[in-house]
Parts: sequence; C-alpha cells; structure tokens
Amino acid sequence: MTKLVQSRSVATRRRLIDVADAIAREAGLAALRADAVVAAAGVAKGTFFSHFPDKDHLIAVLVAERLTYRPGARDVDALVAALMPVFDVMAAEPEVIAVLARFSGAEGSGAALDLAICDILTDLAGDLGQMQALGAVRSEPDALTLAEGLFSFLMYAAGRAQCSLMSEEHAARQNDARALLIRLIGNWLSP
Amino acid sequence: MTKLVQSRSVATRRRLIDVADAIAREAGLAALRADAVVAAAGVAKGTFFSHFPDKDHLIAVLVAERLTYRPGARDVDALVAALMPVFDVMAAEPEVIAVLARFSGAEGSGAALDLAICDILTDLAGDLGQMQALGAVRSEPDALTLAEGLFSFLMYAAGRAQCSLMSEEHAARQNDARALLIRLIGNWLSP
DNA sequence: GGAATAAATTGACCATGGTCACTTTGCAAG
DNA sequence: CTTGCAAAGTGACCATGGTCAATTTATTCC
Repeated sequence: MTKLVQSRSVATRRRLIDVADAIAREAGLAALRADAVVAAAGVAKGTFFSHFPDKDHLIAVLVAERLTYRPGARDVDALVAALMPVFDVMAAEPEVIAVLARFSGAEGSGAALDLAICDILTDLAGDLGQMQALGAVRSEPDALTLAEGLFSFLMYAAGRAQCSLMSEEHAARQNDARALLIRLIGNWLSP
Repeated sequence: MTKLVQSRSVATRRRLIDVADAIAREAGLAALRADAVVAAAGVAKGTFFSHFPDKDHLIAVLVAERLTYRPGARDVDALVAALMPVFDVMAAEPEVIAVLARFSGAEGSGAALDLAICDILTDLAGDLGQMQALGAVRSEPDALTLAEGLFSFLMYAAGRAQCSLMSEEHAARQNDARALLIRLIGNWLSP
C-alpha cells in the first residue's frame, strides 16, 4: 500500500529543483518561469505539475533550502547574529515572503518549507531554553513561545524591508527593517 | 501640474471596488476574477488595469476597507478584544495574508492598505501609550514599537490559522492560532 | 520472455491576468 | 462653436500558470 516511488522520478524532481535554483539565483525568483524550468530540465510541462501542485510549491522548496539557522547562540547578541542570515534570505526577494506567508502555517501544504521552519523553530527554542537557564533572556514564556515570537518578528521585518525602488533607497529600507527587527528582538527577550 | 481627476473616473473606480466587494463577499476572494468584475461593472478589461496596477491592488483596497480597529482599550484584555476583529479579517482568507505580506511594508505600493495599516498602528500606539501611563503594560519600549510587535503577532497568527482542510479542523486551527496570538500578546505587553 | 499493473511523462489545450495602440469623452481657451 | 489636448476607456492580443486524456516506461508475477 506504499506509494512506491521510482528513482527516475526523484531524479526528475531533483533536476527540476536544481534547474529552478540556478535560474532563480541568476535572474531572481520573480523571473522564474515554469516553461523555462521545464525546457532547461528537458521535461514536459505536465511533468512539472505532477511533481509540484503549483509553481509556489517549487519556490517553497528553493526557499526551504536557503533557510538555515546555525544553533549555538548563548546570548542575545549571538542570537541576533545567527538570525541575520535567515532575515537576509527572507528580505532578499518579495517572493520569499509571499511563499512564507502562504506556507508558514498550514502543516502539509508546503511540505519542505514547513519542515524547514519547524526545524528552525525547534533549534531556536533549544538555544533559547539554554539561554533561559543561563539567565540571558526572560524566563517567563516557554522557549518555544519565545521562538515563535522571534519568527514573527523576522517575517514582519522582512516584509518591511521590501521596496519597489532601487539600490540606495532599498539599502536604506533594509537597514530600517533590520534596526526594527533588532529592537523588537531585544525587547522581546529582555528579562 | 496637478493630475486633474474627472468625476467619471472616481465613479468607475468606486463601481469596480463595489462590484468586487460584492463578489468577494459572495464567493470569496479566491473566486474573484478580473473578467467578472469588469463584466459586472460594465467596463472593459483595460479600464480595470488603468485603475489598479494589478488585481492584488484591488484586493488590497477591499482588505483595507475591512480592516478597522476601534481605539479606546485601557487594559490588555480590552485590547485583545479590540484586536480580534482585525485578526478575524486577517485569518478569514489566505488572500488577505498574501496581500498583507505584499503591501504591509513598502510605502506607496498598496496605497489604501498601507494607510489602513498605518492608521491601525497609530491608534494602537495611542492606546498603548495611555496604557503605559496607567501602568497596564510594560513601559520600556515606546508605544509604537509595542504596536508593531502586536501587529507582527497578528500577521503570524493569522498565517497559522490557514488550513487547506475544512470546517471542523479549520475551526480547530483558528482556535489554536487565536490561543497562540493571545499568549504572544500577553507576554509581549506584560511589565 | 510476456502479459498485467502501476508509475511517470507528454503536449495540446484552457483559464486568467495583464498590455497597449487606438478611440472616445470631457474640458478649457480662443 | 470649434479646436486642441489631456483624461478615460476600449478590446484584441499576449504571457504564463495549470489541466488531463493519452502514451511511454518501469515493475511484478507467472
């Protein structure tokens, strides 16, 4: 009664993801076209959508592979530093937030992304638990709740970082959002 | 050098919004089709997109009109109660979150939605300022920062409330998300 | 090997959002 | 009134995401 997946299938799936990742890194997620992926991967359109319910699910996989949190922080500054790579990925392109907003909740929708987020929350909660024991952060809400709060700040600040305009002003907004994020985190964790 | 907008134009725009709102309330935002709006409003497709850069901008207007916060809360419980209508709107349909995620940041993108959110943040900050003076909430971060934190919790919890499945399980998730939200808010505001 | 069944893939086709060169309408000055 | 110009509106057309009945490829069992 198991599904029985052929190796050919996982290879095709892998190829689709890799090709899409290459295009996305080259031209940005916004420029990702299903046709282009399909052409570069050497498969038909239908194959794409038999592997992913829709394009966003593929993007979710790409985003999931980008989102990584390195655990080990034992004070707030280190934690903030460790969260910056996550924030940078979130704030880099509007599509990331769109996909996060769509899949960050409903278990079983964005599969890969769900898992990635879940992992991050777990790792974060782990670190926060340690920090609570050390008295580095407030002890009142449980570590997981603290972690969820942090994650919501990340998403909010990343949304704030988006800007339709270019370079200079964009950089300014990024900094604004980063400052906002750090302020929120500080106040959220302080004992 | 002012733009000079004809009354005919504002009438058309209003009609588009009203028609779209009617359809959205009847069949849901997900079922909103540009063609349907255009047909019901009695205008051509091009007119739609000369009034709104894309469909999301129209949806943003609809959402903006739904989002309202009644100021006046002087303790945390009252505040939570006052935020529930906002949460309900956010959590009602996935499209709401999508549009919020896209427009909640970049000033000048979602115009109407930007303003609505800005209003809410201002009103919230006002109430929080009063509450700080009364000692009902922590006084350390400024009221606006507290308000932004609350808003980020709202969005996060609303995202969590989404579920691909139906009625019963959906209701359960809604409650989970609501409990999460209340927990986050409580810990965020407690002195 | 050769059915029989299941998994994977195909590509023509459709739905829908969005564009743009052109037409029509409103308005102000002569 | 008419002429000129800007605002508003039009609809054929295009781009792209997504569908599905039909086809090809793998696997299992005899």
